[in-house]
Formats: sequence, structure tokens, C-alpha cells
Amino acid sequence: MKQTIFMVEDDSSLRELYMYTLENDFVCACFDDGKAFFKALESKKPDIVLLDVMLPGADDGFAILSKLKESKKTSHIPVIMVSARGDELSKVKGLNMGADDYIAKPFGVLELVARVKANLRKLPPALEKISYKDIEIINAKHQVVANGKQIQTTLKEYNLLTLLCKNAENVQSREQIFSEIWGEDFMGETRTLDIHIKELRKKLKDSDVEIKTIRGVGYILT
Amino acid sequence: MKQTIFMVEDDSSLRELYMYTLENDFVCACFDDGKAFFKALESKKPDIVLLDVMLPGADDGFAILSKLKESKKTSHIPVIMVSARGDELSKVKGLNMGADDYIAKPFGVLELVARVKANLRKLPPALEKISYKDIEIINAKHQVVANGKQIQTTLKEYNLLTLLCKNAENVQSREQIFSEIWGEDFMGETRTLDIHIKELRKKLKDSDVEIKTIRGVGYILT
DNA sequence: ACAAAACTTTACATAAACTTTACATAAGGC
DNA sequence: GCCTTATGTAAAGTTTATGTAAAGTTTTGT
Repeated sequence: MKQTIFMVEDDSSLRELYMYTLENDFVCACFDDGKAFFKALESKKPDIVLLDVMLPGADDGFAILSKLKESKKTSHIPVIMVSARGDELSKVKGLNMGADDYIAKPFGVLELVARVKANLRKLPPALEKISYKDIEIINAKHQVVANGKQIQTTLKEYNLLTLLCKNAENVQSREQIFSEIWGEDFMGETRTLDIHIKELRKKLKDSDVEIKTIRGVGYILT
Repeated sequence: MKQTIFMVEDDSSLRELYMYTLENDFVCACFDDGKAFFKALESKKPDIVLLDVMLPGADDGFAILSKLKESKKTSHIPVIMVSARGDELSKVKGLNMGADDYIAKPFGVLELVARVKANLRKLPPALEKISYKDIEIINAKHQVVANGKQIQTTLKEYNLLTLLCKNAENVQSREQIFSEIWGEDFMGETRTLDIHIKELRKKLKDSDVEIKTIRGVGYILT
């Protein structure tokens, strides 16, 4: 399952560079400013955030960082700050405010990928406990508990349920699901996804949650 | 709601191939050269652009690409470059200039569709909450709330209401509605649209809004 | 290498969504 | 008012997306 990166960067050529560098390994979304970023955040939580310090408008990188760290829902998401080389003050300030890492511009693409991956690796397994209603997904143990009872899931089912749980009560389109779980290139209009949904539904029969289908769009967990 | 593709390609037989391949899933418009393309851009922004590198006249693909990426109004639109196989230089140049993807000729139609879709998918998740009076359309949940209560809508109804809400208090002509929701080519003067309007009216009975018909023109939400 | 599990594909079933038909009704022009 | 025309509506018909079983393929474990 590809992990998702959100980045906030006003320079469009840098954005393109980031995208080009990262999109092989991750699902990326770029945003011009804090506003667009937080809007997107309502419907989707990324696994990591890349944040430029210098941004035009009211919300600079620090403002966004502190907002992120304030909310319970987003405070666990690792944040990598990006700023001009040698700007030691920004670096210290960012790290003090809860940023997880810091990259100085200009940086090589390999460094960028390496840092992102390193920070994703560092994620404390304990935090990787996703829950919604009576469903609990314990990542460290690769285990799903529904209605107090552990349920057995295959990998694909596990990933699918995780995706739906992370974005509970938000529609995930078939395309999104495919791109997150199978990778962008997966095609072949076949019934694969439906099958996994079917299995999950069967296994979640006794729980409080339900996977609803939104015809013509995708699925939603409620 | 079909997404729109603009393509610039001077070879008419290739144009036809593109059209034939894509028109099932998208609203397509083809242009001979940059001039025609930019003219059309003034009145309509596509969701994605397919750009041939080799074009006759002053504007080759790169020239068009850089123009596109210069303007704030168009720089966000994904661009897929098309050029002869193995033309690595063009590829690198294109991607450096901000192209989002690259297809080498000759390509299979499936690859074309796949690339286009993949690039559309990468677009930052568009969460929008549209509201008018007591109507609220929550895109992330694909949900419509009217008068505090959730109302169930089908896809076409949802799209139709979204269109009317986005342009509340402005008449939407039948033609506009057809082209936005069904795609430009949809014809068959039949009662399809009226039926969906009827259903929406029924479902919005208890809300503050009303879909009025403007005889000889179209519909308006008030 | 074998068996078991996981995953995908095929082929068809089903129900929801959508369109068409056929006619009714209302609006505007004369 | 009467005629024309655009829109409204119910019901029937068609299409399409999704659901499901079963068979086939790949992966994993022993």
C-alpha cells in the first residue's frame, strides 16, 4: 500500500520536482498554501507532510505546523520542514515546534526520498493504531479487532480496511482505492476490488460498521 | 460528470485515434496548433492536456507547455507530452519544464487511457463543501443535506444539484447542463433531464430552495 | 516440490440508475 | 380562447455498476 505525502510549497517548479521525485514511491498531493492544504486534510490524512517554511500569505510554514500539532487528529503525522540552507534559526524553531525533520534547500532528490522514507520508518508502531467505532486496527500486530473479537484478514483485506478506516465516513473512489492499494498502473476492469469488499463485509457482519457502496463513485465506511 | 481533455496534435489521423479512444470516458476537444488551443482555453479550462511535442509553426509543444505553466490560471492543469519513442531528450526537457507525464509514440490506446486517468487521479483531492440556503453538498462524503436532513441522491442527481448549487440564482441552460453532466456529444432530445429535475424537486420538497424552470432556457436554483 | 492460502479472473446474476416512450399539462403568442 | 410549444410525469424498457460463485493463477510455507 503506497503511503501518501502532502506537501505545501508555493514554488511550482519545486512542486513539480518533488512530485517527479516522489510519485514513484508515494501517492503525492501538492498545495499552494495552507488553505488548500487544510481543506484537503479534512477528507484525507497523509502519512507524512513536507512543509516549506517560507510561504506567502498569512500562513507560513510555522503557522501550519503549529495548527497541525494542535489537533489530535493530525498531531501524530510526521512533518518535514524545508527551507533555505544555513537558516539555522528556522531549523531550531521548527524542530522545537514539533517538526520531525528538516531539509535545507537546495537538496538532491535522493536526499529527499531518503529523508521521507527514514521518517516514515521512525513512526512509532504504537501510534499506528487506527480505530473507528468498534473497529480497531493494530498495525504493529497486523491485527484487526471488531466488536471485541479479533478477526482474521488477508493482506489485501487488511490494507483495504485500513484505508477505509483512516478515511472513515469519507468516500474513497474506486480509482483512489486502486491507486493506494494496487498502485497507479493497475488496470484491468475486473471484479477484484468487489471481491475483497465482499469478504470484508462478511467478516464485519457482527460489527457496528458498514461498508456502503456509493454507486458510480466508490465505497464509504460508516 | 465527465472530465474534459484538450489535445494539440497536427496529424489528423492521430487526432481521430485519440478522439475515438478517449471520447467514451471524456469530453474531448482537438486542436491543430497552439493558436486554436489557446483561443479555446479562454472560454474553457480542461482537466488535462495532451500535447504533441512536434508541431508545425512557431509554437511547438515546449512553447505551448511553457506558456501554460507561466499563467496562474492554467499552471495547475496536468499536461501529458506525446513524442516519438526513445526521444529521451524531449522527455527530460518536458518533465523539467513541468509536464506531468510523457507518452512515447506509438502507444497503445489502453496505455493512453491509463495514463490520462492516472494523471487525473493524482490531482489534489478536491474537497468542496458547496452550500446554498439550507442545502449543503459535502463532496468528501458524497452527501447532500437539506433542511438538516440527509437526502439520498443518485449520481446524476448529485451532479445536477451540484451544478445548480454552484451557480445558484443563475440560469443554467439545458445545453449547459447537458454538456457539463453528460458531455458535449449527448443528443437525443428526450425527457431525460426533466426526469432528473423532477426527482430532485421531489427530494427537495421540504427545503428552502426551489428549482424553477425558465421556459425556453433552462433551470435556476432559488 | 507439494499443499494451502491468497489473490485474480471469468462469467453470469441482480438491482439500481438511467433513458425512452407516450401522453398530460401548462405557458405564451396570436 | 385556441393553437403551438416546452415542460411535467408515470410507466416501461434498457443499460450499467456492482455482487457473487467458481475456476484459475500466483505466492507462501513446509
